[in-house]
Amino acid sequence: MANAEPGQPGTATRILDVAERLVQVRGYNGFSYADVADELKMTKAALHYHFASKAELGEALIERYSLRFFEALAAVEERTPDAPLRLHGYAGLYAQVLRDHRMCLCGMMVADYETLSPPMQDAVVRYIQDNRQWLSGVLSQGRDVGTLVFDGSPGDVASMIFGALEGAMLIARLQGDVSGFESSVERLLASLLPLARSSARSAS
Amino acid sequence: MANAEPGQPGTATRILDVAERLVQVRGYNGFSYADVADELKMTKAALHYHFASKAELGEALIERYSLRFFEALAAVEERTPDAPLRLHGYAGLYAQVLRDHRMCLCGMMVADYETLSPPMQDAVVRYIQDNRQWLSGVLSQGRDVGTLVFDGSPGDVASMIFGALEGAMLIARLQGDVSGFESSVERLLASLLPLARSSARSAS
DNA sequence: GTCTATACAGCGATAGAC
DNA sequence: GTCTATCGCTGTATAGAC
Repeated sequence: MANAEPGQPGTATRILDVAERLVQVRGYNGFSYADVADELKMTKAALHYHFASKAELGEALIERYSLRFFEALAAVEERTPDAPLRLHGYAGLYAQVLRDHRMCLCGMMVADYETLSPPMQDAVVRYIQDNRQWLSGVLSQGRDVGTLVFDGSPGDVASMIFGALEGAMLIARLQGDVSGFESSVERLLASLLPLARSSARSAS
Repeated sequence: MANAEPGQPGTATRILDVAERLVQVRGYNGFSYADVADELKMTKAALHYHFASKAELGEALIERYSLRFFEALAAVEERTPDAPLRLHGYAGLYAQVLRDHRMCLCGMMVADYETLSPPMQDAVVRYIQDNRQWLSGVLSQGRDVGTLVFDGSPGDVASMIFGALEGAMLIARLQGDVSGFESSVERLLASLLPLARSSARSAS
């Protein structure tokens, strides 16, 4: 609790780093304590000292991922008050994940949802709700000032965007490059711009 | 091979039925031969008689799912030559899956992609390509006759639609009802209609 | 075609020494 | 905080009787 991002990462952090990548690549049910231990040249027992159970490790993974993600989102908000640019920045965070050949951690967890512990399930649901809420806020704001145009409730559009983004990540990962993802996202966001229906070049 | 849909399903079919549902709900790494055997009141050994390995069972699952899906798609094509209605029918197939509280089988397999056998990976990739190709065809046709309007290549739009659909399924499954999925799909398809940018009520 | 029985590796998890 | 050692269980898979 006393260290946010120290010079040398502590053991718990290194465990989380490895486990996070494994979940993002192989899924929650596709990795084991042994995988993490081997990579860190530790024993499984040592891992259990830091995270008593796999479910606790899973909770910590979602918590940290969510925290970092919304910190990065706050930075996006600081960079620009423009709603379309904020959406672009939002998508950019996911593009960055994909560039690392990873799927969104919580997107993976959603796929494995039925096999997760109740606390993990709750954490995943919270992450999704928070995403929707953030998107809803940006959408409302953009519509209010006329930089975004859409029918229906901001919440519905937010759900659509979030789902489309997760799905685009899932699929784009198979092709090894992010261009497919970026193309889909650009198309999606362009449909929210005024003057849509023509050539859809927009944000930088 | 001699029976397509007989009166009493054979053992292999019953195994596939149970395993299919388990994959769609829990993921490929979230179920075991024991789960299937218990449900069918058989032994694991009996399962191995029909499907020598889990990977072979997995291949058979993807093959059958893909076959059935594109048969259903052919039926959609027979019902209407109208591109927007065909897209609506396409999405309806996935809505039906969701109504059963299941995720798309191949969507689940995509999440577990890195842990699949090479033949399973190939089968999943083929399913996605076939989806894209079908969508591309409908999109081209619709654009040619003016019932659909979009920028860029049909292939890019097809990828976007497919990804968005899979993502919407993944997320909608958590909420227990299909209304969120249908809302997202309707919004997505509406953006391809001429006259978009107004109230987006369309197909029945 | 299904069974019993079993092999054998891997899993998450614990005990106790250091 | 990490180790060795091990437990109990589940995983996929096989041998051989019926």
